[in-house]
Amino acid sequence: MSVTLKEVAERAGVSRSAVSRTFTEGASVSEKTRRKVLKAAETLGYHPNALASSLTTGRTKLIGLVSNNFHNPIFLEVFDLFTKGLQDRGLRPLLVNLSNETDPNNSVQMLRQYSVDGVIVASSTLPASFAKAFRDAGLPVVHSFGRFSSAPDVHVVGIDNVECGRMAARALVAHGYRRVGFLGGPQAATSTQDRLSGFLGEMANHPGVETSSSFAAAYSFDAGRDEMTRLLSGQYAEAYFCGDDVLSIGALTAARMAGLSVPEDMGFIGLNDMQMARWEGIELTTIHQPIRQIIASSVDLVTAMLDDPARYPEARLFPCHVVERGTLRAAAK
Amino acid sequence: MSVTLKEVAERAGVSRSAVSRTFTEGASVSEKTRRKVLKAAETLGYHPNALASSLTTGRTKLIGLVSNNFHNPIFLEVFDLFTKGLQDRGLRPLLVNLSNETDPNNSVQMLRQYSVDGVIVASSTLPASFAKAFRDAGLPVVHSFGRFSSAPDVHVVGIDNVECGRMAARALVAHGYRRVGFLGGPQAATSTQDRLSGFLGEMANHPGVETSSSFAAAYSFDAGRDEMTRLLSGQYAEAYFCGDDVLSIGALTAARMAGLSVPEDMGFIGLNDMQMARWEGIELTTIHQPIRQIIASSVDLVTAMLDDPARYPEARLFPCHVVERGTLRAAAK
DNA sequence: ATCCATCTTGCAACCGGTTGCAAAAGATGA
DNA sequence: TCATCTTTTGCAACCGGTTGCAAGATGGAT
Repeated sequence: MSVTLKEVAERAGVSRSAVSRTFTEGASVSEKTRRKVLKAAETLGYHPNALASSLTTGRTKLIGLVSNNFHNPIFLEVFDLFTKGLQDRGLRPLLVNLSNETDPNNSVQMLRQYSVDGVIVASSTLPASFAKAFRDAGLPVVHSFGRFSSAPDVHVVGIDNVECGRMAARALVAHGYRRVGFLGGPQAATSTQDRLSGFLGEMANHPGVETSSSFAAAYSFDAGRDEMTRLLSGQYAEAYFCGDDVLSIGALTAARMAGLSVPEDMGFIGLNDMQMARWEGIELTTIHQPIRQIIASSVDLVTAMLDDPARYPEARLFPCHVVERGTLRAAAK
Repeated sequence: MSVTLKEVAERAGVSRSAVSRTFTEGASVSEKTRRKVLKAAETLGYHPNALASSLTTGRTKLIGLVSNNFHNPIFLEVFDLFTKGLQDRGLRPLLVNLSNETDPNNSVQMLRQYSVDGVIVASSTLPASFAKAFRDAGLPVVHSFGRFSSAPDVHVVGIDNVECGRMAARALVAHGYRRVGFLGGPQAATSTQDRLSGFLGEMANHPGVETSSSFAAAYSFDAGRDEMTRLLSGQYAEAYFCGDDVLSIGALTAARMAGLSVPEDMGFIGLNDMQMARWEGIELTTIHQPIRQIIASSVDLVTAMLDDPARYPEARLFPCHVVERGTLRAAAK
């Protein structure tokens, strides 16, 4: 099987402690023994067993990466960035797929059984109670893309969804639309609720503009298409702020299929600015969410919590901005 | 911190062994003590430490999930299915992002340090040597979406890419195209090479049909668009078999941007049949790759290897089929 | 050469479990 | 009731490391 500490010690003619120490940052070993040990380790092909050492050090360098969103293409970018960011710091992502799970308990237990050093909850749709369940189990948690709160239970890194709602409203008004709609993601998602409230709040300043709202069943193409199809069978607006980019693309496609041209007959503004939004043939006007920064910051934060698990929870928000592409008509002068 | 075996034992008034045994499948404990133990565990909130037990049992239930493809949306579906499949069997995916890595050694060492029970390499672009490096380190490996070989070094689960090449060629010919092209993914990818060889092999049976080939830099929208744009500036074919679906969508978009209409002026057939291929506005004709079956089978195989690590390597291939949508013109009569 | 401060080293206990073994307890039958 | 067989139990060693502590080695100053 695998080479152990003991074998290296015997081979190098030193105690097991000496071997352990040469592989421990900052431990006291003379240059002479260190060299002997390294040589023995080299010839035997020894590598320390991370799990065995975690038993005494209490550190596994394992980070639970928990998500429930495996259908929105932007999450591939998210996983890419998270895994790279964690790996770069010597941390290992233990992936937990929470799709269909309504109860955090199983995952909490599982992550505790594996003694993860921390947990990153990456989701804009999971309620705050999920992240809280991890924290209550004594696990350091960062909720990425979570709901902003001025008194958060856990660390939250993300955007100000309310402000995004306002921003979208302002953009639609500025482009001269007089009948605008909110086409949100799942109504239960905190991100949906916040964006809606910001959107309506801002629209209240524009009493001349007619405002409506509706919700798609998920942050997905199909849900966007279906909801837009439903809207098209009744009264509909001139422009929509959609829950996110895939949803927008679904809605926009439904509009085109119905013979409307975008942006002349109907305008769209999304949220996320995923890769696909840039694709020719789509060129979605959208609100850019700085996911690189959010993720880098989340990884920073979880790293910081390793040293200070009781760190006082904070909310880190990153500013968003509108990226004009081709799905809103030229701005009204 | 966490409740330990010892505390439960004391509380229940039994030995540590007794506690360990009640939490071990099939161990010998009387109903009476088991009940005492469970009660004590319950009140203390005890859950066994998976890593500590792995030390003696040699089983961690950790599976390395290794991939280098975090840019192709189909891999989100792949990760979703893998994580669910593994979780359903009580296994935990330790995600390894191999993007930009040319050397398997780091990952091999890391996965050994964490004593993973097995490794799934999920990639159609990594060379066989990667999977082999894991095997040589003594780790049970399954290479999913890997290259078929009649004498594989490691277990391979996937499709017959050569046959897919033939299938695409037959489809293009059957639709009456007389000048056809292969627009592959990265030339170094084994999947590209095999598909090309099948494609050319089949085209050899149709000497009247002009055949060309070229390669995009990656399995991505941008690469497909760029390569098609390049092709359009010179001689180009009437229809293309593209490396995969995203690549197809990129190429198809470039063609449309250049004023060609699809499928009248130019036809496309992709490979994968990802969700997006179904989207209205895309409706890509493509070769369906049964990823659910491939993944389920991969998980089965890795599970089987836990009990029999030396299991003789096999290749499992799943049949593909053409899904006709809207990017090839009506078949020639 | 002596004394003291500083490094280095090995011992042994420990992290949180598992498991072979022998003794204890229980069951069975005569 | 006793002998015998089976099941249950606890002891103690072990998995592969880490670490506090005291003893040994080293080096510098006097």
